[in-house]
Amino acid sequence: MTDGDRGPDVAVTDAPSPKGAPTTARGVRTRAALVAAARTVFERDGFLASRLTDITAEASCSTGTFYTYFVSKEEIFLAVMEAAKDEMLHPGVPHVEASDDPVSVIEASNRGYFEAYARNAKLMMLQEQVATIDADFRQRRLERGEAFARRNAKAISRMQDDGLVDAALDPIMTSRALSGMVGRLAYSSFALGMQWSVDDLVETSTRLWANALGLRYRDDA
Amino acid sequence: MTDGDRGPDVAVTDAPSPKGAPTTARGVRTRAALVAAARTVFERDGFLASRLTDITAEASCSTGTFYTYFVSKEEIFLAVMEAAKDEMLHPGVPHVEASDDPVSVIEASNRGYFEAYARNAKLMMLQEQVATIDADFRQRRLERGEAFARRNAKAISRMQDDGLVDAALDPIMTSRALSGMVGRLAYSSFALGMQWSVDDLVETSTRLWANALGLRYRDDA
Amino acid sequence: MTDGDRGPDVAVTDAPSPKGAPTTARGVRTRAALVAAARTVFERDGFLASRLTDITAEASCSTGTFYTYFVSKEEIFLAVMEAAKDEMLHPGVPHVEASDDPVSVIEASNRGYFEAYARNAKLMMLQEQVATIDADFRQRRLERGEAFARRNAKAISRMQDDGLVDAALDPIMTSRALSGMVGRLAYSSFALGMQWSVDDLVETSTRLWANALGLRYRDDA
Amino acid sequence: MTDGDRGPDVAVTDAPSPKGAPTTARGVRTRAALVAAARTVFERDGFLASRLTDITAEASCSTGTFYTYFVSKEEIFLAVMEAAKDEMLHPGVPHVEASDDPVSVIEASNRGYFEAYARNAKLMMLQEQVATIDADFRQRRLERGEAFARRNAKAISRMQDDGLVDAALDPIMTSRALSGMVGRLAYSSFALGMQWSVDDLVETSTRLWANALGLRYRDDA
DNA sequence: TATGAATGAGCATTCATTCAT
DNA sequence: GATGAATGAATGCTCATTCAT
Repeated sequence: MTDGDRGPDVAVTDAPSPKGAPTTARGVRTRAALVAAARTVFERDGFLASRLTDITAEASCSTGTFYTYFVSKEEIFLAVMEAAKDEMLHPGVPHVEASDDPVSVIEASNRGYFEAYARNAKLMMLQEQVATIDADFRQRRLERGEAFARRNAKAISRMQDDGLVDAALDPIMTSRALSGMVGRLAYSSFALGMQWSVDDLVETSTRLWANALGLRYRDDA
Repeated sequence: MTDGDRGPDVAVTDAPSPKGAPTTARGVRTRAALVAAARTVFERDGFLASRLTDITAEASCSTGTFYTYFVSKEEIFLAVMEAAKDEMLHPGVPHVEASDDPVSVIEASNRGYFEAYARNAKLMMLQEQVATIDADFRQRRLERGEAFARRNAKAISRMQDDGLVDAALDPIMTSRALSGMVGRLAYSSFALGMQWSVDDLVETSTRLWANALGLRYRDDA
Repeated sequence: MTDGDRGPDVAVTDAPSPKGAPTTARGVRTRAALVAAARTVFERDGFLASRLTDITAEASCSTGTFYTYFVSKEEIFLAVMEAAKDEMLHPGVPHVEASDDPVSVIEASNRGYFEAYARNAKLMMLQEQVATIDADFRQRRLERGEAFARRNAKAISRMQDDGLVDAALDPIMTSRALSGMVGRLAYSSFALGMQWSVDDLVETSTRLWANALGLRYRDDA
Repeated sequence: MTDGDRGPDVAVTDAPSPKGAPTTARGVRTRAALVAAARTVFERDGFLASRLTDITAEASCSTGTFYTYFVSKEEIFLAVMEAAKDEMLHPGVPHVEASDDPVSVIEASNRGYFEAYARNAKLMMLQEQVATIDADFRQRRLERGEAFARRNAKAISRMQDDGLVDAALDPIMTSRALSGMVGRLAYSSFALGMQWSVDDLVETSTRLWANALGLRYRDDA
């Protein structure tokens, strides 16, 4: 399901390759070709069904070359994710911080998330698949989600102090729950094929989020 | 991730075995032993890592016998789920129906769900794994979730008509979102190892759910 | 060289196969075919150059069948040695025990050893090769040699007590040294291709052994 | 064990590199670095397990550079042995020549051998390993042993003529047998880990040698 | 029904060797 | 001379599936 427990907002590993980065320009090119090929193959066949030889064939290089840059399928998968990181963050997801209207911030955040998700739906499904298969990957994702959840929890806490948010809610669990809700919605929509528009997703999820926190929703009188 | 989008409440396949049920008493016993062994092995090693020979070994029968009752690993997995269905529904999750207090109903439902989840966490993780691997299983789960979501959506709709729930919410998407939220929470807690108590989970999720819908939360004056 | 440090006399492992022995008659036949094939292939190509597929081809079975009975090339090698054990002991190597004439006993023992060696020269060379490659095998051989050396040392000790043997010699080191001498001679002769007759080998080694211990050599007046 | 049949005394190949010696100073340095690295890696991992890339990595040079100086792993191994030749001979092993006391000469020779062996045990084991693997190397060693054995046999012959040594012994086989005995003892002690002191080894092997030949042992009245 | 031996396609992985820069 | 990326043949090993007994 989406990334870890994050829901809106994305952050991906930056673990360095165990096999040192290529020195020469040619090496850089080859490695990049492999990563690109891997993304293509993974998205087409899924992580499990993808064979290393499919990837090297797609990258037009020999089997051995794969092992010049990567140790395993898991590892090149991480590299694919790493390469997609910027792409997935691009939409500019503002963190929930001081601002005129908290609901607008949440809405913008959600919109950014859904749009990024739509653009990278295949990759997001892949993440889900790998997370259920690979405990390391799952752990890594969990930790990234942790960081994000804490940031969000802090924002919720602040709004509770300001009397804007239901004081009875546990900030961290609430953060997890609402992120999870949005993440799950995106997954259902783009990965499972539920046919919802981004606008509707944004509208409903933002309203639910705002209601849940006890924020006054923008358009309501 | 729970199954599909269900969140609270569980429903499992009832697809009949392609290999007709065993006729003799011995056959019934052998088949049952295989299903029990499969559950043990799947929970221990995960679906992917489990080999058919592990299952037959655990069931103390020969490799060939497996094929007397099942066509594939996928099929025996379905049988495991089928066998666990009752067990997982047991805690008595009342559907959201007419009653004095909607929030109490939601709370009871959530509690039932979290408790069932806790008891069957390994199996729930397995479901997640298989869903990301097997398109058929994913589809099946989606459909079951669909039915459940529609029932829930109907209840929400009714409450909107009665002026109890925020009328601006799309019932079906809301149903999905809130179920997803609870499902995700359970997954984080029992599968990923977040250390939350069932009471806290019930409390927070129920409050968020009630707030999100616009219901007045029980204890609040 | 030769086996462990034994020199005359042979004793081979009786470690049971980690993969349980076959249950059916067919299984027993197949396993035996594999062991026989392995001996043929090992003797023909050497341990290192032998590929598992060469062995299964020679045994007329599929690759997978190999793994029904053995875990690795090392393991089937042990089985080959085990199967050859009787064959190699056959010549009746009497232990050095009380008897009329110690020198005759030594001579008979040496003759038995050289004859067995000649019959199984290829296998003996294989043992050498594997011992330099595989630490486990080396250790195993060392331990078997240890037991044999102690037996021999005891006999030497007894003869020292009886005033038959040079009392200044350390029994255990002497046992090792003389066994090693004979083993090395056999290796040079049959494995390295030194062209010596068994009679000459027996004559010289026995005389050296007797002289070294300080025994009076039979034929000398 | 030990090298060929040599026992005491050591002599190593002086085959010239097929790839002509380096011309530039840098070349000389690189080649030397490779040989040193090879020794380190061979001693650490054994000949078989050592990969060319391990050696170049240890020598801090590129893979390609290896082929500037060597044709194969076998070839660099010979170079390592060549480089170690002096080191292994160093202890000054006097050949068995005219002298006051034959036993003293044998003793000095044995001591020199055991001490050299102890210093270069890893290399000696390597030699064993390679000899069982590489027929060329085995042959080369055999020939060197041959030369040494003949020298020794001549000395034995002379002593037989002088009535100092048992005339019934075949000089060449005796030479091989006794050298083999000492070589095997050294191997057991330093390569297999038998815990014997050099003094004890020298004492016992010299006494056995002297007895075997029929020489009167120094200390005996 | 039950058995368990036999099958073999399928895939990952290694590493000596080459060669363009 | 030195570099290190690229190569790809060679091989080990797994495991779902079949089938004779």
